[in-house]
Amino acid sequence: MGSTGGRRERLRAETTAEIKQVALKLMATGGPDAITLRAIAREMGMTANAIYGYFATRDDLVTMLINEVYTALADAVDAAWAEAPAGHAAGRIQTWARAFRDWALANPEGFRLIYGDPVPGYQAPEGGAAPDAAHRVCTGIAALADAAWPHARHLYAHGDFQWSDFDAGLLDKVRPAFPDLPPAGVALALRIWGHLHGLVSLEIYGHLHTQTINPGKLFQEELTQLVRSLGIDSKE
Amino acid sequence: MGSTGGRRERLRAETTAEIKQVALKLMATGGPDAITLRAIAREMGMTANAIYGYFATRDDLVTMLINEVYTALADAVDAAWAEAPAGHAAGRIQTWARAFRDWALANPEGFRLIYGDPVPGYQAPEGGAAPDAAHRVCTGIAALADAAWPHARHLYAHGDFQWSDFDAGLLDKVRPAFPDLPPAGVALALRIWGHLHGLVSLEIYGHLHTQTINPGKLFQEELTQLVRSLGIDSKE
DNA sequence: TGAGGAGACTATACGGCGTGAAGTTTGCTG
DNA sequence: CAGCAAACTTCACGCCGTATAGTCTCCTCA
Repeated sequence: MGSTGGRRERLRAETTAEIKQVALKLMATGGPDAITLRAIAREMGMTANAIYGYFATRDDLVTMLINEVYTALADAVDAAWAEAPAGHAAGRIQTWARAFRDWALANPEGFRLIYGDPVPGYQAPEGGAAPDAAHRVCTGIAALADAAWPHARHLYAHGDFQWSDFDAGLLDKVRPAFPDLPPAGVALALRIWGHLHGLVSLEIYGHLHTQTINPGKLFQEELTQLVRSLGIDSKE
Repeated sequence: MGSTGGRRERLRAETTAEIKQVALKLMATGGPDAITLRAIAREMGMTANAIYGYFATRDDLVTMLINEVYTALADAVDAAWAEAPAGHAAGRIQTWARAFRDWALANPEGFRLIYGDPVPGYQAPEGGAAPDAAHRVCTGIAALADAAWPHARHLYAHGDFQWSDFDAGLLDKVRPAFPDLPPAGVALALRIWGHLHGLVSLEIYGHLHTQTINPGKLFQEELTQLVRSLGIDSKE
């Protein structure tokens, strides 16, 4: 059996990485539709079929790309959250949300890959393509809700949400991280996610552009109202 | 020159309608990806090239389908709005929003067609494929905002939105219909659209499903909080 | 009435796609 | 050095959109 550091394995890992990198470059250039095995192979000086040695099918490759890109998004928003001063709940929340939108605007193709119909015939595997990264993003929003919960609880605690309403994999991450956040807080987090996703998604897909000249202003208003709706008074 | 009711024209109109109908059937069966000229032709006992007599290109056909489907959505939510009792602002708003989600759940492929990357290589014409239907939907949400504005104005009138922030085509519809709604009210309408679109979109694309067992409950909570955020007290 | 023309449709072809089967080269291992 | 497995190519199939050229049918008008 080959040792873990063998030349063969190293070359294989390098080629795998190159395939993914070329695929991401193609996506950035021509959108998710440009991710074709033949185009990747062309770019690498290979035959399309050679890629089957690394990925059983094109969908497997796309799934891996989704994981990669989704993780990059999660990293970006996590970093923004970590950098913002922990004292200011309102500022931290707005920083997180702005990082979310900024990442999407900077990587529209990646956003489409994660959240849209990614590639022509692509069919996501059961449970979604990247549940881990999705849970990471959701956990990030749960952090927003957790930070706001002391102010917001009297507004949202009324709901009749149960732990059983939510996905176990998500709760495995959220409950240990935020022991004081009740089910209603998780529901609040998911709603906030929906709000931000909706505005950004409409913008990325060009639907907002036919309504308003100024999506950024609309998003800023959203953030202002978000903080207010969380019961946080401070202007920032 | 052929008269307007000639046999030729009638046959032509019928064939055009059949193409669109078959395309919609294929979409309902196999998703937007299933809309291929060859599949349509196969279903109709024709050659794929025959369709070029009716649509210059596949994208033209898709654009027409988007218009058709988008109009169906607009009809559905308009009807829900018209049927709900005009007196109860809260009930009317919730009815509208529920109609929006119900239509999306009943026509997920249509929703994807309208709001997602529709079909493999499809490139929407400038200004979006169906600005009219989009404006109709937005006008519908503006009606929500207008109905709520007496309660909501003290919460949202502060913003510094101008008429010039919005698309002229949208304002052509909104301003005559709701003369009392200021720019801040239109911004509110777009934000509400974003909120609802986000939750429904996450649900349709399967991202919510990996977080919560019960998207309907989450949406109901959204509606409750929406009405509250509009300053409407009444439970319904 | 019969010729001309327009419109509807087919046949053929090209290049691109994902993918399966079979064959060939390369390099490690015993 | 023999053998083997991994990496890669070649060929093939059926799908796609679409361009070009040809055929058939029916309407119109002299």
